[in-house]
Amino acid sequence: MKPDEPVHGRPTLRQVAALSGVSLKTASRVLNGEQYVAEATAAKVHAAAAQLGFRLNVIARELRAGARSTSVGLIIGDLANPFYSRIARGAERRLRAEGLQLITASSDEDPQLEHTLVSGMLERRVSAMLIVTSATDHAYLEVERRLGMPVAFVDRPPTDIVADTILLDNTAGAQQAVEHLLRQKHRRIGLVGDLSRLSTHRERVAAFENAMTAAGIANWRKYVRSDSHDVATAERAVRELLDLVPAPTALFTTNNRITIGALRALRDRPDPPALVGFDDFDLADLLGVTVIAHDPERMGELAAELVVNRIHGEQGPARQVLLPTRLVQRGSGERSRPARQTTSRS
Amino acid sequence: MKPDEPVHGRPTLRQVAALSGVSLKTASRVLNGEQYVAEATAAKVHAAAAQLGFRLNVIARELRAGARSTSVGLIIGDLANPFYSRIARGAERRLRAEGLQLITASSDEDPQLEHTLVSGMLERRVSAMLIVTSATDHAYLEVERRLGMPVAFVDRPPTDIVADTILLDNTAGAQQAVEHLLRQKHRRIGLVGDLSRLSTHRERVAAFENAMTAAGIANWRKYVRSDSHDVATAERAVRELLDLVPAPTALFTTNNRITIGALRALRDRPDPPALVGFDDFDLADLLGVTVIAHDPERMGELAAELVVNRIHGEQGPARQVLLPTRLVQRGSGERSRPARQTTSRS
DNA sequence: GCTCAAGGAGACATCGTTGTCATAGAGCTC
DNA sequence: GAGCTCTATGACAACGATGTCTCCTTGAGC
Repeated sequence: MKPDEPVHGRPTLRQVAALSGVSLKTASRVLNGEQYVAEATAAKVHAAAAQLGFRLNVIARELRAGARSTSVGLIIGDLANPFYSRIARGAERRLRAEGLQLITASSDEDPQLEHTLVSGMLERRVSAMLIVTSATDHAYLEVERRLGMPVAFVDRPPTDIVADTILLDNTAGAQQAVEHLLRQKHRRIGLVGDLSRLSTHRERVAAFENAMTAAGIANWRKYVRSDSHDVATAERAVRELLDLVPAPTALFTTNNRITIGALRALRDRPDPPALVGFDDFDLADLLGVTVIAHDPERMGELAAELVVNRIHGEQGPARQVLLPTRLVQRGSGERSRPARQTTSRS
Repeated sequence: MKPDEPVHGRPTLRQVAALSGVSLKTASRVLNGEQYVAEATAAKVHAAAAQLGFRLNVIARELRAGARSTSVGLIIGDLANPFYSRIARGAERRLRAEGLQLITASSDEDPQLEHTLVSGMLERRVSAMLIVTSATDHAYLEVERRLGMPVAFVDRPPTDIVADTILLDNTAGAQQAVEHLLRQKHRRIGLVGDLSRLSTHRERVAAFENAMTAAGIANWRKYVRSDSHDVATAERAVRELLDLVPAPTALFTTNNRITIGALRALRDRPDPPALVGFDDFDLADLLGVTVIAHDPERMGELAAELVVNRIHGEQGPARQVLLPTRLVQRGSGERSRPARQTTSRS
C-alpha cells in the first residue's frame, strides 16, 4: 500500500492514479481532458484528484515537454518607482495576453546585482528577458543571444552587444525642454541629473549642451549637477544651484525623482526659477509642473511585444524602437520670466 | 556522436559532459563545486561549459530535489498603483534575503482573475503565496493550507478561511480622520469610498459611521459615496457631493486614488472643503494634504516574513498582525473651519 | 465465424538534474 | 602482502509529468 503513503506534502499524479485505481497515464489523460477515456474512469479520477487537492505540476510538465517555460523576466531599477512599475504593468499586460507570466526583480541600479538577477532568471529558464539596464557590460548576454534567448533592452541601450531595444527619444525630449526655456529668454539654465553612468542621463545632458551651445550660451557647465540618485540628493543639488550668484533662472531636471526633489527645494522660495522636468508623474498637473511626457506603460508593452515575436520565431535583425516625448506646459516652465537679465559676464 | 547533436537550443549538462569526455555525474559535480574532482577534470568541464554557454537548469534541479521551488507569488490589484508596488517592494526585499524570487501579478481587483492567477502560481509550485485579495471566496485555498502551503493575506483578510494576515488598523485610521475633522467643528463630512466589496472600505466606512453617530450627527449617510474605482470616478463623486445643498464642509477619502480624484475636483473651487485622505502618497506634503499615513513597504515585508517562517517550518496557529496608522497634518485637513454653521435640519 | 476499426487503458522512455551506491586505483599501516 | 582509507569517477534511479507504442475488448460488416 505504498501509493497513498505520503499523507504529507502535495499529492502527485501517481497518488491520484493509485487512489482511483488506474494507471498514471490514464490519470494524466483525464486531467488533461484527452479523448478515449471512459466516463466512469474519468469520474473516479476527478474524484480522487479533488479529494487529495491535486494540482498538476506545470514545472514538471514544461520540463518534460522540453519547451520553453511560460515566464518572462524583467529587471528594473526599483519596483517602487512609478516609472518602472508602469513599464512592468505594460509588459505584464502584453505578456498575459500570450499566457506568459512576468517575473520582476529590482536591481537598485546596481550592475553587479543586475547581473546576478539576470543569471538567476536565465537559470530558471525564463523564455525571454526584458532589461532596464544599469550596467555597461553585457558581453555575458552575447552567448544567450546566440542560443536564441530573446532579450530586449528597455529605456537604456546595451553598450557592447546588439539586441532589440526600446528607447525614449531622449535627445528630442531634452531639446524640447531646453528650447522651451530658451524661448522665454532664460539664459542661466540649471540642469540636475541622474547617475552619469546611465545612458539616458548622458543623452539628455548632451542634448542640453547642444541646445545651449547653439543658443550661444557659454558658461552652462557651471549650472550642471549630475549624479543625484534619489529625491533627497536632488533636493540638495537644487539648493546648491540656487545659492549660486547669479542663480539660474530656470531648471531642467532629468527624471521624475529629481523633479520631485527640485519641487521640494523650491517649495519655500519666494521667487522660484522656471522648471521643466523629464518624465510625467502623478499630480504633476495639480502642481502645475511642466514636463517632457512620454508613456512608460507603452514602452513596457512594446518591449514585451518584441520578445513575444522572437518567442514566436521571428528571426530578423535586432530592432530599435524610439518612442516620442512631448512637452506638456502646466505653468512651472512658463513662470518667472527673467525680466531684467543681469547679463552676467562670467 | 549523438551527444553534441542538437547544435540549436540551450545546452544540457549531458552535452557539457560529452564535450569534456566525462560522465554526467562528474560534470554535475564540477559545476556544483563538489569535492573529490581532479583539478584537470574540473578545468576541462569548465572549459566545455563556457564554450557551450551552459547554465544549470534550476527548474530541473528543484524538480529532482523534490524540494519546494524558490519562488513566492504575490497577487496585487495593480502594479502601477504605488500602494501596491510598495507592498511588492517590501516583500521583494525580505524574500531576496532568503534567496527567494518574487513573482507578481495584477488582478485588476477582479475576483475571477485573482483565482486564475493564484491557481497558475500554485501549479507553478511557488513555495508560498501573498495575496491582496479582491475576492470573497477563498474556500479553494483551504485545501492548500492543509497541504502545508503558506498563504498570507495582505491588507484585506480572507472571509471564509483562517490564514496569516497583515492588516492596517482601518478602524483606528478612519476614526483618527473623522475625529480630527469633528474636532474642528465640521458636521457635514462627506465620505468618498472604494468598491464596497472590499473589506478595507467597509471597515473604514463603519468607523466613519461610528464616529459620526457618537458625535450625535444623524444625516451623515447623505454624504457618503462608495464604489469609486479610479481617479476619474472619484472626481465625479466629489463633484456630486459638493453640489449638494448644503454642501459638506469636509471630506474623508478612503484611499490614495480617491484622494487624488478629490484633489482634482477641488482644484478650482474657491472655497474648498477640508480634506483628509487615507493612505499617504508621493507629493502629498507638497500639496499640503492631510492624510492617514502608514507603511505599505513594511506591510509587504511583514507578510513575506510570515511566509518565510512558515517555509522554515513554523507550525503555530494563523497570526494576525495589525499595523498602526497615524494622522499627518499638512493643511488640507485643517483649513476652512466652518465659521457660521448653517445648522441644516434635513 | 472471421476480419477490421475504434475505444479504452497501460508500459516504458524521457525531459535535465542530483542522490546513492559501486568500483577502481593509490597510498598507507602492520 | 592483506587490509584499510581516501580520492576520483561512473552507472543508475528518481523527481512529476507526458508522448509513443502496444495491447486487449467490443462490435460492425460480410
